[in-house]
Amino acid sequence: MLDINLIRQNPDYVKNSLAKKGYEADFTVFLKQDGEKRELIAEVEKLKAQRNANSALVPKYKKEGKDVSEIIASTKKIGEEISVLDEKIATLDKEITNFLLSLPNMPDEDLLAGEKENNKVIKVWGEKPNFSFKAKSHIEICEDLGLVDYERGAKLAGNGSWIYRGLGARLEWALINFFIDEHLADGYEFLLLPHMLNYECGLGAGQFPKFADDVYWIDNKSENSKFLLPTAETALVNIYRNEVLKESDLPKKFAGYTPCYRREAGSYRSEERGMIRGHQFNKVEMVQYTTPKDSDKAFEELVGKAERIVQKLGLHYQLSKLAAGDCSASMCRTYDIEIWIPSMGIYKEVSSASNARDYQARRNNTRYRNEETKKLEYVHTLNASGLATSRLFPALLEQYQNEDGSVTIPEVLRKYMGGLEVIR
RNA sequence: GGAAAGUUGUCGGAGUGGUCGAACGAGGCAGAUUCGAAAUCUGUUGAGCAAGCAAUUGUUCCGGGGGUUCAAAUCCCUCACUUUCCGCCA
Repeated sequence: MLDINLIRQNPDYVKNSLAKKGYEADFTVFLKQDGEKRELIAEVEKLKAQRNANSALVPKYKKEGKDVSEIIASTKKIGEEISVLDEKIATLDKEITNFLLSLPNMPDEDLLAGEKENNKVIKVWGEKPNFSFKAKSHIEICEDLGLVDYERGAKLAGNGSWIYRGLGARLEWALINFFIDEHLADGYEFLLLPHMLNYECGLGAGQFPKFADDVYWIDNKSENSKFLLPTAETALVNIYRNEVLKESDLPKKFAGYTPCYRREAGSYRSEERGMIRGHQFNKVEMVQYTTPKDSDKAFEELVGKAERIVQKLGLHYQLSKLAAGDCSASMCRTYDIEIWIPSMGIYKEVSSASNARDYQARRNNTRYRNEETKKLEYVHTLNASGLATSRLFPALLEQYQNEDGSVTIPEVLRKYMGGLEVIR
């Protein structure tokens, strides 16, 4: 949620900023409603003051033995006027709130406007492997080595589902363990979270109301139902909803492992075979809660951590700074780590690091007390995948494949696989 | 799944229609005392919204929503959650 005062004071600034995301904002109705609402509030509060004063007279008059029927009758009339105004205010307020909830976050000043095509590669690490043999795709490797059973996964749950088997399952589990150990070493608190969340979580994270159809609902979609989380971020940024944190407790650093459940309705493309885009994939997610002044630093830290993991795995990747329009609705800025998948000939996102600044905190009312000013302020929330396995796993198999069809296991993962060096 | 009891400020915990934004205690903050600290004493201490340059004023909030009433923390309805007991179960 954006700061309502900012829109009141400088609607054109906000409008231009959102335009960089390709979002066309029109504040004329909003500003009119907001002004109307404030006028009505002033009016109704006067009446309420009158009612309160009158009501206080009733017991006083009774004590004095005076007749109270007249004052009760006139106050009742005031009460009726109040209900009418209150109802108008509530209607306006609902429309205003819904409008505010529908607005995306404003991109940082330094972002380029536009979509994907304006993303900028700001770093390349490692090199594309140069195979002296005919390299296989990860799908072939998985099938040949029995790591992943796509057919039976589809049998169990349809397209976009698969079964990790044997060493494939162990490799997947090794990756997750490796990630978690990295985060523990950096002082992050490790969390295992509920996978079924209530509506407020989606609203607080900024996924709802707009993207409520992109998730799986347990019962029928309603405000009392629960949905399967599309990312651990949805849970992590809601932990302190409606709470006030101490400044001395910040930053808070979390790493949570969950599968991510996504409908991905209509987004499957034939080149995304295998596990590139599934309805369930594993991810370790990092989230930080910081003060506003520390959030830029935290962002750099998160990007650095995600990069380091890929580097330790020895995988070739590039780091992209996303254009405003490619950042998700909740975010001010996003850097993607994109990993080279030889068979596809493209780089695919394995981590997305973002700064939401106070956008999510405003939505879910997470504040901290500023020790200097003693005032309550919204925290900043940041998140970064650390990492998602579903693109890493294919990239790893393909980049580490050998001519004889075997796959070398990266050094850092071996201790999680009983010292195994090669899958064959 | 069945039954009961709860949900009050930073925390514990009173309050069953008006004098309650809320007793009392703890904690926090400021001051006194002290070389300093502890202990003790004194004072102070919630948030949102509206108006105002501000001081301030008004208003709302006692789990969420709705209702009754001149007036609701208090009465009624409803939803959510928590705890305990029983049943079932990994």
